[in-house]
Formats: sequence, C-alpha cells, structure tokens
Amino acid sequence: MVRTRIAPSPTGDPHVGTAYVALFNWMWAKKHGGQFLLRIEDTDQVRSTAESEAAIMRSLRWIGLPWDEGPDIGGPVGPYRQSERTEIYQRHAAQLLETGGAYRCFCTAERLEGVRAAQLAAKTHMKYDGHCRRLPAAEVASRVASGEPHVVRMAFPETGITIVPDQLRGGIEFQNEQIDDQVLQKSDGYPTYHLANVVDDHLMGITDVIRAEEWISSTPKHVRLYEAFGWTCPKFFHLPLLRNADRSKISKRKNPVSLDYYERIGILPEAMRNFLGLLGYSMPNDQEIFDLDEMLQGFDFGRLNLGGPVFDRAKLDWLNGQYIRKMGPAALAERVAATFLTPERLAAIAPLALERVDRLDQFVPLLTYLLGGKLEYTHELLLKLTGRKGAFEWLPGDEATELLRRTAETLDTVRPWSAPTIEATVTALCEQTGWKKGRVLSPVRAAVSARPATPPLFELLEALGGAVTRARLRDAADWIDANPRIE
RNA sequence: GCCCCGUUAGUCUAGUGGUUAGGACGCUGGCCUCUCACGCCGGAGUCAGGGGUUCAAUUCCCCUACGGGGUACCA
Repeated sequence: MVRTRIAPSPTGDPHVGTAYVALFNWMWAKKHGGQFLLRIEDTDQVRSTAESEAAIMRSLRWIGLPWDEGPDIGGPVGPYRQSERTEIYQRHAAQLLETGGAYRCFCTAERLEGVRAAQLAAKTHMKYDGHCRRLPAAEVASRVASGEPHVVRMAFPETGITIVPDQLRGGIEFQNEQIDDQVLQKSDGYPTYHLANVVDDHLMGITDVIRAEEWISSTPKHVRLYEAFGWTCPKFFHLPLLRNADRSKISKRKNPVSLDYYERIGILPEAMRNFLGLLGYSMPNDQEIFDLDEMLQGFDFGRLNLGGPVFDRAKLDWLNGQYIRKMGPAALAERVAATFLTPERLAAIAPLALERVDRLDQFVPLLTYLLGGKLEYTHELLLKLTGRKGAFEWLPGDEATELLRRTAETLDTVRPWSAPTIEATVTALCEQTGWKKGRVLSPVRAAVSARPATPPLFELLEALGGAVTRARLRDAADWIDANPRIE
C-alpha cells in the first residue's frame, strides 16, 4: 500500500510549488491504488494563520487533486493538523530523551551566535558544538527542575556517514560530523518540522515521501530519526525546485507564485495541472496536452528531469489558450460567467462604480481594469507627476520601480486585505522610508489601473484583491525597466 | 566558508554509445483573411569547458566552470 501526502505550512498564500509537489504525490499514490493525504504543518505558531490554511485548501481543491484524508474530511490517523498533535510530539521527544537519542540544551541564543561566528571565522562547517550534550545528568535534572528554559536536540552520530537513499538520485552520502544536532523541540514545547514530520509520517503510515529538493540536506537527520525510533524509513523522492526566470528558487519577489493569482486572472485549473506536469516531466511521444488520467497512465518517475525548471508564464498562457479553444464558445461563455463575471466579483466593484456611472453601459469600461485584464502602460501614466497649474515633474524610472516593488513587497503581509489595513501599511511604509505619499500613490494608482483617475486608491486595491494588486505593481515596474523613458 | 544537488537553443523538454540532435513555447518570414486573433507552412537558434574510457561519445567516468539548495528554537 502506497500512502503519500502533501504537507503545506499555512504561512502565506497558496503556493504554486505546493500544487506542483501535490501533483506528483497524487500521481504516485493513485498509480499504486493508494492514498494521498493532506496534513497541515502549522508548528510555527508565529507565522501560521487560519486564513492561510483555508486559502491553501481552497486552492488545492481548485487545482483538482483530491485528498483521501485531511483536516477537513478526517481519516483514521488524525488529527491532520500538527498544532493538534503537540502531546504526541512531546511524548516522542521524551522517548528519545530516555533512549539517548536526544538531549536537553540550555544554550542561549547569544552563546549559539558566538559559536557560529567562531565557526564562520574558522571557515569550517557550522553546527552546534555539543556543549549541552555532555552535561552531567544531575545538572540537567536540577536545571530542568528549576524551570530553566531549554530545547531538545537530536543526538546525531558524531562520526561515520549517513546515506540518504533518494529514489531519483541514488544514495547520497553525508559525513556525520557535518550534520548539526537539530533542535527537535523548541523551548515553547512545540516540535520543529523535523520531529513533527518524521513522527507524523510514521504514525500516518506514509510510505513514500515526495517533496522538494530543498529538503535533501536535512534528510540525513530524518533518516537517523527513524532509526532512533526503531522505525522503517519511507522512500524519499526529492523533486526539482521550480525556478524564477533568473533560475533562483521560485519566489513571490520575482514571480506571481500564488495559486489565487492564477485563478484570478483566469488560468483554468486543468491547464495549470497540465502545465505543472510539463515542468521537469514529459510524456512519451512529445505529447504536451494531456489531462490527469493520461498522465497517470504510465506515470513514471524515470521521466522526471532533475534540473530545476523555470516557471514560464508565456507557455502557461499558450497552454491555457489551447484549453479555451478546445472547450468551444458555449462552454467559454459559461466558464467566464461562472468563474470570472461572478455576482461576488461584480458586487465587489459595484460600490466603486455607483457614483461614477450615469448609465449602465458605463459600467463596462470599468470592468476592464477593476476585474482584471492586461493593462497598457505609458510613461505619461506611470512617471508623470502633475502638480498645480499644469506644472509637472518626471519621476525617474529607477525611483518608480523601487517605489512599486517596495510597495508590492510590503503589501504582501497585509491581512486582512481591506482598504483601511492597506492604507495603514502604505502610510507606515512612507513614514519609514521618508517617501512623500503623493509620490508613491501616483505611480501605484497608474500601475494598478493604467488610468489617470480612479476611485479612491485603497478601496480600489481592496476590490482588486492582493494577488492582482501585487502582480500589477510588479508588472508596471518590469514595464518601466523594459521601456526606459528617453528625454 | 562548509555540505549537497543539478547542467541538451532565451524557456519547457525528447534522447540512455553510432541521429541531418526530435517536439513545444517565445522570436521571426510567409499563407489564410475585410482587420486582428486562431490555424497552417517555413526560418534562425542547442548538447557548459577540459580530460579520459571506447572503433565511436550529448549519452559512461574524472576534473573545472556555472546555476541552485541547505547551513535557524522557518518550513
């Protein structure tokens, strides 16, 4: 029986990389007639949010990779949310403490920093120096009794090698002395990823761990953890990491990375699935357009290319166009009505239109930028700052791109997404950077609307939504870079 | 710095020792057509470099270069 899982961390927007990894997990489980589960890894109490969790589940449903067990539908090995499993991890940490697989560490952040700095200076590998690993048992007991804060660290073998059997690359060798004594339990009693992940994968019967390449270097810790518990290791498959155009790991700084965004601009879920299946993976006979079933038929990890593929939006658009053409006019009309011109979305922009139209037909041009769509920029729009009495000034291109990108970045954390919170954030950004508000708002307005006049900016941004707003700010900055203004 | 992974055109890829290195996106020329788009036909453009192994290397091995990831009480 093959059981796989997707285990997102609810710390932000639903990520396209999550969908990518989910696709392969789903494929592998279905190919073997097994199960695919969803587990929420919310052990980071500071960054995890309920909204993010809900958004991730919504997007995963949108992309159409149904899970067999999960926090929403339950299952035999729940709960499927790590924050509800704290005692399980504590029990396992305690077990490791007893068997010598782990130890308590009382080191302060300052001491750790000092150790790291020394190691950096010595040009050696960086890891915990094992100070508390050798503390006498009596001292440990008394410090625990006195309530001194501490973490639980894994007692990683200090010599020898650990081999990570990666199903896609073969055995990967690590020198044990290079590997850190990973913190397993934080001082707040919560587990770190490494503990929670291993414990859950075992308890939930996960047989095949299919995850992104960024995890390879921590896999020796996981391998040894399974060993310390006396459990058998699942199979590991490390997928290539999706990349930005510059080949760095895909990130929202350089690419729209949120599934919400793609849904919002009218990418069809079936096209997105197909596109993800084209990244790193390929079908025999050069077939490029295929659905989930076709991909499942003869699915083979041997066909996976290990080089990190660039997420190429132009090809996604082309693919999406193929799907649109194939569906025919009636279905297109239906899909647009059902997913794009929805009552909710029209309702969101209606308040903004109310004072600005005298006839219903005047609502239509508003749709072209309030609902989405590609904008046509000009220098006049983006860079010209008009003053009183026809006076004006040209905003330097590099200053404009800086303003736009910084704003996009700052807006990223705004939650909930509403006019007052957006305004507060932008105002704070201006104060912090010393930028004049008008100098920021003018290019922002142009970037999101491509119009000289719009409804009040923050209400406009609210109606547009975070994903579209950020993408347009970035698009405008890119446009300025690509089209420098000639004096 | 240290460890690990990767490397076929601008991008996604096929290819497992002998091929004119195939397909797709993008770019570009043309056809279709009232325009645009779609569609169709064509074009430019690639095996990172150097050593081996071999009769023969894009394919196997080593080194280098380059790219990426990790190096957290984040996942």
